[in-house]
Amino acid sequence: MSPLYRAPRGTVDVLPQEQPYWEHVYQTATHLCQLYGYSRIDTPVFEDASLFARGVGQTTDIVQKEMYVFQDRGGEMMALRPEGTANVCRAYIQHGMRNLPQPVRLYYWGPAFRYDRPQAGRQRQFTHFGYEAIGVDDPALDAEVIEFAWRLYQELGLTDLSLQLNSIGDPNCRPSYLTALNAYYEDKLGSVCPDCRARFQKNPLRLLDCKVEGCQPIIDAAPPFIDYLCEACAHHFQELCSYLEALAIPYTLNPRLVRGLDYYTRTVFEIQPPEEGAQNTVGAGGRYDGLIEELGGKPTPAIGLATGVERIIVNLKRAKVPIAALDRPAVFVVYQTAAARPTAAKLASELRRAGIAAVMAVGGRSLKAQMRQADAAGVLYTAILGKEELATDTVNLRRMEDGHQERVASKDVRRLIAKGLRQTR
RNA sequence: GUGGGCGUAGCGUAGCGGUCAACGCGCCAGGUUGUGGCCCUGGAGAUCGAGGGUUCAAAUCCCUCCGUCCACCCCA
Repeated sequence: MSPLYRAPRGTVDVLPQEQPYWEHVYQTATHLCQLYGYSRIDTPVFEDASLFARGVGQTTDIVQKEMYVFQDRGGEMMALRPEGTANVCRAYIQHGMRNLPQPVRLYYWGPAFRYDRPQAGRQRQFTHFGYEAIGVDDPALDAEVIEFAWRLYQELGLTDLSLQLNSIGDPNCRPSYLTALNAYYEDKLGSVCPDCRARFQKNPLRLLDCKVEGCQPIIDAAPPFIDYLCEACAHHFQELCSYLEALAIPYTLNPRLVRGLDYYTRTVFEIQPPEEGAQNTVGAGGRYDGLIEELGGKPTPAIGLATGVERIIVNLKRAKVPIAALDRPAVFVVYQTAAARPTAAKLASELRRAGIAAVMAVGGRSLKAQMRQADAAGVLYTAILGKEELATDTVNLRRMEDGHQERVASKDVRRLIAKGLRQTR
């Protein structure tokens, strides 16, 4: 089948039958934001392209080959946001939020875009839920952000994830670590995969998360960043760990964990599903103490998390987490003859006005066909308006579950349905 | 950007050289005169992803393109 148009490559339509999953994630996330004191912020889906080049990092794959960049009609270079943190930081600076009590806790929910080959759990337009706590470098805040993430997945029903944690230092100590890593790899380049040889040149930290089997022993023996942290970073990390222990968050120290975005400093973490797969991250975050200054603000520490809603949903399905169905209409109004249609419309309208979800049969079909529609709609009640009901100002109210029905006075319909609904719920 | 699998009605599939195509689900209409879910009957719906080639003959073989899925890369 090849229709004239289809959703662009790497994009999807979220159909009605998928919506319960989205609703579940959205409700859970926003409720927790409220509990943790985060306020919503919505930023544009496109921004000055250079915001991301500077924010995410000029050398990252995201900026170099995955960003949707375009020139607008005024000649400005714009980009669809590939993630949300840079936008939030820009907004923080632009609106002078450093004058608010710190930290400023913000969350966002919306689409992000990366031009990439689609595959399982990876789309060109995808949905990010994320939150940022800006203005404080206390490790207690790191712990709060991580606890929030852990709690989020627990409440969503993803109870078999793992939390990976690492520290990648700051501008103070990273150079010495890179020197050590370089020295370690220099004489091993012959026994390492070609990709790793490229990483050695381009982005040495990435050497640590190579998946090629032959590289594993070499990575295992590589020096861990933790051993090279400067005193301030080491202290920060130790404190964070003791907070997490106090909070009973089961984290795994992972010296291989590095992140693909340039702005991270110190704390980095990732939440991974149990199964080995290509997309083994549902959510990730970390501290980015240099970003706001990089974007033109005053030096401001911050930490945040972003999670992919589509990936959450993939995992909810894989784990067969039960999801509540969305509410269906309570009442379907059917009629025997065309003469009854105005009365049917009026009844449906009155029911809705009383807060009872009601739809009326349309399309001029036979009563039998209307009943079939009522059944397909999954309603609790069908209100039948036959000739006799019309003549006597009554309604034949049928309970679909067991077929029990009785003729009731029109004025009583609302009350009876409301009562029936209360008993069902 | 690289590699592999797959593309037949809305969905899931069969057919793999010879009546331009089958089945299940779904959809629509009936099964006597006012009624759902089960069952029965009938119907609509496919230029077999697109283009080209081989052949007397192609959904079935070959090529190209497109789409899709999976993996690499990267990341949420």
